[in-house]
Amino acid sequence: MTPDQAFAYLTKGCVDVVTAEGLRAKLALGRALTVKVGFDPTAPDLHLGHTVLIRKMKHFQDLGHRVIFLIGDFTGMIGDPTGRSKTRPPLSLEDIARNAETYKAQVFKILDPVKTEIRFNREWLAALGSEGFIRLAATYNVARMLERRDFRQRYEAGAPISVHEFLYPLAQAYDSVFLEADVELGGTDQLFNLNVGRDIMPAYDLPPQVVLTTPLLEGTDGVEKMSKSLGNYVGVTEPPESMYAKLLSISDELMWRYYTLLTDLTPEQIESERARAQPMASKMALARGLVADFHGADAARTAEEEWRRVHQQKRAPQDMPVVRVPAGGLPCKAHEFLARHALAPSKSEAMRLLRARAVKRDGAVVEAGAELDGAPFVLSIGPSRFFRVELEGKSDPQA
RNA sequence: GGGGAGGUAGCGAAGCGGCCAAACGCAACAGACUGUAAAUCUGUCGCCCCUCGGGCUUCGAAGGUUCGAAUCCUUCCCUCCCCA
Repeated sequence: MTPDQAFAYLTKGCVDVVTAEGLRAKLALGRALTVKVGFDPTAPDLHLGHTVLIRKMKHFQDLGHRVIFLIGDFTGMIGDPTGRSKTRPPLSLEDIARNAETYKAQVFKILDPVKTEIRFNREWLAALGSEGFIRLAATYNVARMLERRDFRQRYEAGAPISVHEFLYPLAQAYDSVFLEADVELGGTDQLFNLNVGRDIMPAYDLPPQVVLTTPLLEGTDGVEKMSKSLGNYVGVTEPPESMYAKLLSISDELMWRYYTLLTDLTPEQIESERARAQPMASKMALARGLVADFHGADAARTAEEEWRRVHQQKRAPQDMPVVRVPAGGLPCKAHEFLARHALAPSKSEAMRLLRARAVKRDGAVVEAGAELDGAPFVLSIGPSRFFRVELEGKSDPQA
């Protein structure tokens, strides 16, 4: 890879690069760069949006750089003043250790565990002492702190800002000093904190780190940011089939965004994929690749077969939730059946589904008002919800 | 402390005595279409009986006026804005 290609690869998808010249110069040093990325010690439940940053770490690993996965167990006590959560309950050491393990399980699907250094900033921040902390605080000034939007807004609004809140960016900055970071990565919301690190490093006779920020990923709806609460997310621990299906249901436009932020392909490779003008094939390749990242190639293949089976051939999936009907539960009016087994939230809703001809039994539309009988059979609701209905006590001889 | 505005279905927002289970938009769900989608079109979108249709409970809370209230009155709770 030429220096230009390396630069393009590493900055692919990034929002801020502070500064581009700085990064080029660091890359030109020809040595492995120390790349630091900080994480809260809170319990991670990662979705693809979080993996944008993690994948960026991998890109540095790919090019032979030294990547430090930093768990902010000390800074976690301070609590980043992002405004939202007012008081964060302090985590115990056991909590933090457990959370770190959970991180590993999820993050090492992408990162190379051998190449990844995991550090805890309590190691050096606890050792810093009051004197060290005061020296650290002396490297910055209030005016610059107030450049942070959150602080300025509160200051101007007369809302309180605790002095300890200023210590968070400083402590984070000191991490970079201690680790002699060449590069720090973070989400766009971290830009200020990352730059504080850059700013104070010269006071410790270190060259300023380069700051890169990764964007927030749009969710599967293509509009809102990916988030659990909006339901537009793809979780990294999600089963292969649903992961694949969700990814295939994104819009063609969004697919290229995902290509940029969720794959290791270079910008040129993505461009040539796009130039093929085979959006369906490209989307399947994307989904297959992502499923493979988290579940392995075999699972990805199986998920794809399954998807073809259900969505292209319109057949029932291999595995589907089983609805067990107690003795005497059949025959039963269809709408009542759906509501009783929680396949629809209410009988009214079930009735609507039936009227819309969305409910099928073994592939044949169930008419509104019809009765269901003669289990076992496969019941489907809409294009993607399938259930195997069985009578209690009689188990399926096949499965 | 003084003055003003407002709380309507998942969200936004109309309605301001009967034609209101409540316009409209978004989201959601379903159907059609398609290369899966997206886009588009159509339908649905409180609960219950369910075929039409019918019944029941909703419009911050509790009372009241009225043949009839989301709409009027009283009290209470909450939110926002301005002045001090």
